[in-house]
Amino acid sequence: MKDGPNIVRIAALIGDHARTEVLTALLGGKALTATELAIVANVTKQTISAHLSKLVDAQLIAVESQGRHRYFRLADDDVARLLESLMGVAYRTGAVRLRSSPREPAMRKARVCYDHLAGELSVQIYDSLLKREAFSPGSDGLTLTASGQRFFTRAGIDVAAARPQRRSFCRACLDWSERRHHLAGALGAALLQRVVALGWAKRERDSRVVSFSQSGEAALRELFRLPAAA
Amino acid sequence: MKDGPNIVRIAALIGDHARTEVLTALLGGKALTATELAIVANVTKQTISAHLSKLVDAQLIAVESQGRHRYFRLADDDVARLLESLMGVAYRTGAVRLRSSPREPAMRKARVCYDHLAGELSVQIYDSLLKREAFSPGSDGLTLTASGQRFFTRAGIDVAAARPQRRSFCRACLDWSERRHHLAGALGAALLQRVVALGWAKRERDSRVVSFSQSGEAALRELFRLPAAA
DNA sequence: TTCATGGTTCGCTTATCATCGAACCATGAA
DNA sequence: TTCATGGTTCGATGATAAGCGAACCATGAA
Repeated sequence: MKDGPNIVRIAALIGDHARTEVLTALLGGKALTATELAIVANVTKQTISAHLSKLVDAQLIAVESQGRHRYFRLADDDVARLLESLMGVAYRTGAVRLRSSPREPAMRKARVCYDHLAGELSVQIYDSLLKREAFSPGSDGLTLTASGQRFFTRAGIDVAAARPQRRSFCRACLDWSERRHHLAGALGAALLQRVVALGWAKRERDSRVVSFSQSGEAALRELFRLPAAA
Repeated sequence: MKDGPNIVRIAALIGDHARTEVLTALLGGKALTATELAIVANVTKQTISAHLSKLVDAQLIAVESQGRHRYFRLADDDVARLLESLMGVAYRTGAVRLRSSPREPAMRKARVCYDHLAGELSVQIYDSLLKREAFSPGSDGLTLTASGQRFFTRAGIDVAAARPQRRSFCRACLDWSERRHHLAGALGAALLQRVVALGWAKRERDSRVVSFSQSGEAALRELFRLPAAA
């Protein structure tokens, strides 16, 4: 019966409060130091140190030393997608713990998923791009069509610069709160960067929430031809 | 920091040897009884009973009582996809435990993933369908194009019968051994059923392996215009 | 050098939980 | 009824591992 990759180890690592705090914090996309993560997870330095080395061993996260600091980040977007997958299942089975969180509505509207946008707005954006026929399905996720390419270029996103990365260029990521897809991959990351660079939105400190300014949201809705905000 | 769905519980459940044996066994698609699962997981009846009730509570699996038997199956294909996601990450990080398994090559070539095909052949099939432009991306996975519909109908698959289900009709599922997509959803399930009904392949007992007969594989390759077997 | 700060290692305690033996309940067959 | 079989409940045991205090190493600043 012992076929297939050994899931148990990976799942057991995620199945711990402190380590999950670490992983979800890193899902914000920023690299964080060990002490920052200790605070997030609400444990001592010793404890977080042990957790972090386990996560690194399992290649769920990666380290980079800079001076006397060690910066931790998620290993790659596969891990990010796995975490969102888990959230999807957990959400559906009612295991939500943000019920009483004041941040909940903001989280559902727009949040960072590793390096791209997630939440209600991002799903609408994805739908709009589909309507434009910006993508066609490819063997490794999505392929950008010529008209899609024109659209992104017109929106000020350097498609060519995003493309030649080793990671996948453009793919769909399942949104746990919306249970629908949104844009991920290098192109999704470029879009988020552009939105922030234009000042349309900014990332909330110490959280995955992305908050749009009123005019920024209006501009975004205009660009993607979304209905005006509720 | 406590935002988002509570992953920990779900992951902790999967992060146990016995329970993972259960889940991967059920990934074969068949519903199994408690005693069968006890054998698979190599524990006693009491132990499996405790595990199963936890999995049911968390809605990872579902039960159906029939006489004095209780049949367990995966709750839905979201759970199946989550498990394959986990395998993907586990596989990439080198935690494979089938290295010495005699079944490994067969597993990689064709296996059942919940209710549809996975493995090398399935990925080639998916690519072939893309080349035919059988799909266009939709907000909830993939949409079957008119030409795609014709193709499936010609292949003897009742597209209309598969469509009106609550579950998603047609979507891509990431293959852990190939790191590429294959066809899932109701349409993927219908394809597997058809292949088995035609006698092209049969499911190995007590395993996820799907073994094609020589003529069956040839017919499949013909249908999808795949290169002849190596 | 000296000091402060970021992280790690070691040893110990504690709590959780997987496991099983034994007894029990439920269903179906004789 | 009686018996066999499928599953559950209960209590006890044992192993794993999360957590912390204390001491330690490493880096950078004064």
